[in-house]
Amino acid sequence: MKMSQLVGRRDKNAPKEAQITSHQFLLRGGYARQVSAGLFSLLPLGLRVIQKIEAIVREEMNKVGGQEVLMPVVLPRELWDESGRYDSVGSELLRFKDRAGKDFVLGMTHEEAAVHLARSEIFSYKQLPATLYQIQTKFRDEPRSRGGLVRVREFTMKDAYSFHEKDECLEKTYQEVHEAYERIFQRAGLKNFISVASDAGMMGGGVSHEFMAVTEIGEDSFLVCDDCGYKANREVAKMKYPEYNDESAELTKVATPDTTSIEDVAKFLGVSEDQTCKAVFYTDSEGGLVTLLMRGDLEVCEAKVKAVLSLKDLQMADDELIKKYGMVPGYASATGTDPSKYTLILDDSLKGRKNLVAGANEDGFHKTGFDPARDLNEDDYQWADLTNVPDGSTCVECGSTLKLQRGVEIGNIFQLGKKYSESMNMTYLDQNGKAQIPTMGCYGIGIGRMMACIMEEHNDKFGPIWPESVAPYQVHINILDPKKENALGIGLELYEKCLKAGVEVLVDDRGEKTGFQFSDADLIGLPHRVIISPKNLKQGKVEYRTRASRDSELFDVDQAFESLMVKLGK
RNA sequence: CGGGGUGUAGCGCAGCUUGGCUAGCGCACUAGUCUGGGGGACUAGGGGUCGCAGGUUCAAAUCCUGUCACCCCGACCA
Repeated sequence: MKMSQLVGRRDKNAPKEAQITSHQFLLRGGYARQVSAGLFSLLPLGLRVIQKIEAIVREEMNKVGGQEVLMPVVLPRELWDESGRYDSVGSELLRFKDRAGKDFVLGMTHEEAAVHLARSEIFSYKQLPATLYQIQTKFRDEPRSRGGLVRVREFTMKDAYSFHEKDECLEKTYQEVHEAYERIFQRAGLKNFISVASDAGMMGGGVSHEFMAVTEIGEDSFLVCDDCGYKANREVAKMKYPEYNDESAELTKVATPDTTSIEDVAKFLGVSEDQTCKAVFYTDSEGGLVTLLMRGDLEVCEAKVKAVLSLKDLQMADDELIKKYGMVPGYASATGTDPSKYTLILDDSLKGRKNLVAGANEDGFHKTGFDPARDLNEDDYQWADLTNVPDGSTCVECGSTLKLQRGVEIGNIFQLGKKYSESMNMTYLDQNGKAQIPTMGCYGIGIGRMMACIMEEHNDKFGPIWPESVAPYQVHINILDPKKENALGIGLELYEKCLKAGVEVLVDDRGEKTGFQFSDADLIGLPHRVIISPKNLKQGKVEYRTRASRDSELFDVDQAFESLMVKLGK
């Protein structure tokens, strides 16, 4: 490709809405343009990177037996009614009508479509297991897109669906895909990624893992134990609680004026925050009160609470509701109330604690000596894990220290089970001629997110440094001062030779000033660069550089192509 | 959806407080000359409904009201 013809402008400054590195270089380098919130057009350079990533994904999915298909983006409501998700999924599912008034959705994931396809093609155990995948546009009406390609509404995803007779077979495929994912991310140049145990969320089903690109800009949090390898998304992570050996004490009312926060109470009474018990209030689906008690220094993990309560949406209870059950916001606790009238759940962090500071349900007063097991009737409450695991907590597996890290979810895998095959009535005949419901797995990779994460991991202050496996082109030829010493002719000749040899090459034939060309080349970030300049041509040389190291060496002009091929490993 | 912020040329910005001549600067873009190893110089140009709508006023980029878009934090999120 000739730079003089390449569509996509490079820019010295990033628009101010671009805050993170990958977003800035995406715009500055002419890879993508935003059309609206969460909607991007890809320019030629950006599309080439995406296609490189897709090619790697295809190869690896094919290797584990995947068969590529293509399902529609627009799906009829009926399919989503069959699975029940038309109603159960929230407003991130875009629903609309066609001219006849028929209901449709934009596919945000394709379990329904995959089962629809599979149930019309697979009738026998002899056809199982089977894995179908596609690389297709998804649309999710995210309430808030952000970070360039990190979180968008319309995006390209590789999604795969596997069908099995037995759970063991599903587990085997699951493991194979897990390994394929590791190869995919490695081949695409990502170094810093891990898979963590995760919450299945709206997908339903059992075992699932998320692949996280570990990066500061990540919006997901997870905990990692360097010693034993424990890794879990913050939404499912567990910790080992410290032994407190509290000394039992009588429940005693103390005056604690103007101390509605845990921090204030702890300070006022001269105890640490983990010696307090905090109450948090939500409403259940019928509008009833849910009271959660937990150690004062911990924070609620709403994902865990939702899982415990089997609720899709959580709403904080308002003060009126809390007061209705005899509790006083700011000084609330379960003591002195009737928990049989509302839902009371105690966080595991309170197990074995005998001497805590809790609210007295009276303005300006707390109680010391709170012992949940002693002071509450055990029929009135249940225990559960409700809180976020803080950085530095103790690993449940090995007792070592957990580290809290941030990451971007670039892939995930689920053992779905029969949730979709059953609800959508997919059956096959087993060896005994008996109808059976297959068990399923599903496996996703965010292609655009991968591109953003690769950029986040591979860049310097001048631009991205593409790994060879995903670079839009392999070679960048700069022609400095093209009119002298036949620089233009020699540069274009090298360019033509590369084209003939099937090497992906970009040549800067614009005659721009050196610095201008180099800055553009850095923003395009191709791994190999050849610089044709009159200065070196006079000595019969051309210069070769890599984008990453900036080390340079000289090639003889008449051996330039051959020397370059050596560098390319061809 | 809650909190905060920003809308003036493709991008970055000034002007707005205190209304007033033709709306300005840098980069980018066009033509030309010079220049030629890290965004070079000079000359001459093109490009704007000042986000949109309404209002106040002799006069609005500037003041008022409304509205839309985008960004950031949170909520939410296979």
